[in-house]
Amino acid sequence: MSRTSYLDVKAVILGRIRSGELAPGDTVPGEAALAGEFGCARVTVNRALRELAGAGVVERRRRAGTRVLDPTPRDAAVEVPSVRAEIEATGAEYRYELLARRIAVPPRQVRAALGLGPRARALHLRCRHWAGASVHQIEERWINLDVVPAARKVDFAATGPNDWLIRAMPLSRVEHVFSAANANAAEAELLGLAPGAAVFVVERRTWIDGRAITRARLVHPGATHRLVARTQSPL
Amino acid sequence: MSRTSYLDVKAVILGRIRSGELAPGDTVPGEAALAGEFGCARVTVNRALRELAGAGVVERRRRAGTRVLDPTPRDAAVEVPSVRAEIEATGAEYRYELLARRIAVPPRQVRAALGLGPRARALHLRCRHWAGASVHQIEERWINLDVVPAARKVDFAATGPNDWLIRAMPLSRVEHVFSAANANAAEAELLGLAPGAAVFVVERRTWIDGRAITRARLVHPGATHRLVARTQSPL
DNA sequence: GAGTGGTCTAGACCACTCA
DNA sequence: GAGTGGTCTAGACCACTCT
Repeated sequence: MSRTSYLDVKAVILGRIRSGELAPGDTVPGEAALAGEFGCARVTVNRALRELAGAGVVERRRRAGTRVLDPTPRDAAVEVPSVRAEIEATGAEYRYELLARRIAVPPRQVRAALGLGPRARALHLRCRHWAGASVHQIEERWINLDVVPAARKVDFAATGPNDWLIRAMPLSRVEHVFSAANANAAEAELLGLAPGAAVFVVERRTWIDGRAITRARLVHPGATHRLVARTQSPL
Repeated sequence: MSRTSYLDVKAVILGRIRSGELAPGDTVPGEAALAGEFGCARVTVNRALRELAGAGVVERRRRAGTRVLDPTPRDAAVEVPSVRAEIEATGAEYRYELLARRIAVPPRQVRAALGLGPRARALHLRCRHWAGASVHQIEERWINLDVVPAARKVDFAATGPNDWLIRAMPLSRVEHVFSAANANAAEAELLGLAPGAAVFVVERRTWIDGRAITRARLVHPGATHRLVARTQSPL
């Protein structure tokens, strides 16, 4: 019998969170209990939980124990808050609007981003997010139905795909690509801007276990949108 | 006598790197040696060095030991490569151009960003970075001379402020704010774009020990510039 | 083969925080 | 006061990699 590694402990706890056995807000068993369960030293459990805390998956406090955190904003090096939270923090009212929903063969570029074959179909959504009376973001999203078959049955009329995916596929990996562009006619129309106005574009891809979940193109009015990235290296 | 903490070890090693006693490329003494020097257990040294490696300050390999890394791209959550490296990676020729250098009282916003009083003076630089025949970036920079007095004597004719600061003040903390805008007349002129073209704007602030070193506003042509941010949380 | 980091164990004490 | 995480020690074995 081989010894238990902190990586094993980490993987098991992460698995319990992914599966829902441990839900956000739940308290993870104490280090001593887990050490007993895994038959390893307490330090080993400590390291596993410490790294999960560093990754933002759980929160640890002395007397209170270890709790599972909401899987909301912790998954990016850059702070990309949930659209709703970001807007409501400014005091404006958040409103979500679904403009289109269909299942279709994505354009070549999107197929490549999602790792799909030439004739594979995916779920396409076009949404608009409002902050009060002005448009905060338009969203062009493709969801890989091979990885998230459950999305096929969701209508996304009331809940945006991002909020839904965060719950359905927690703890995924994210890549963001930022750029600036002049709004084309369609974008300007949807955003309520003059054609040619500067827009801030975010392209977001999400993976779980190496499989691409979704690809979103998020377009913001350039005049108002800013994105902050802070170094948090523990020096 | 109190016990030595891994934080003490970390701070001392970091201090030796900051002071230049350990230069990039140097090998840090082995764990056993440091444990002897600090009079602590080897695991304590191990944790200190492991965290420094996680922060990108050093690199560790089994047989080879622990080496101090170049302080170049490791200080941001977002990969913000050095301008030179980014351009040369594409095969284009990098050229740096200093447009203006003066010591003056910065505008109010910059004073606030640098934590300067109403009449404090700072070093102002305006630079342009070329990728082959096209402009890659224009740079509007203020340097806090209270924190970096050595900059007063540097002419920045050949070396850009970013390259110089990386060597002069290694291991600093960074904040980036990204946004999109339409180029104004002056920016369009310097960038070789039509007025109103979309530009990608990065505002970068850097600190060391809680004191603001510098503030730069970097403006890129929106059509070509993209910025990638990947999550690297060790799940 | 030898040297360096990587990790585990068992036991201990401390620090924080809640009741 | 009691329970939980935070950390240190001392010793051990393993894994990788360079010579």
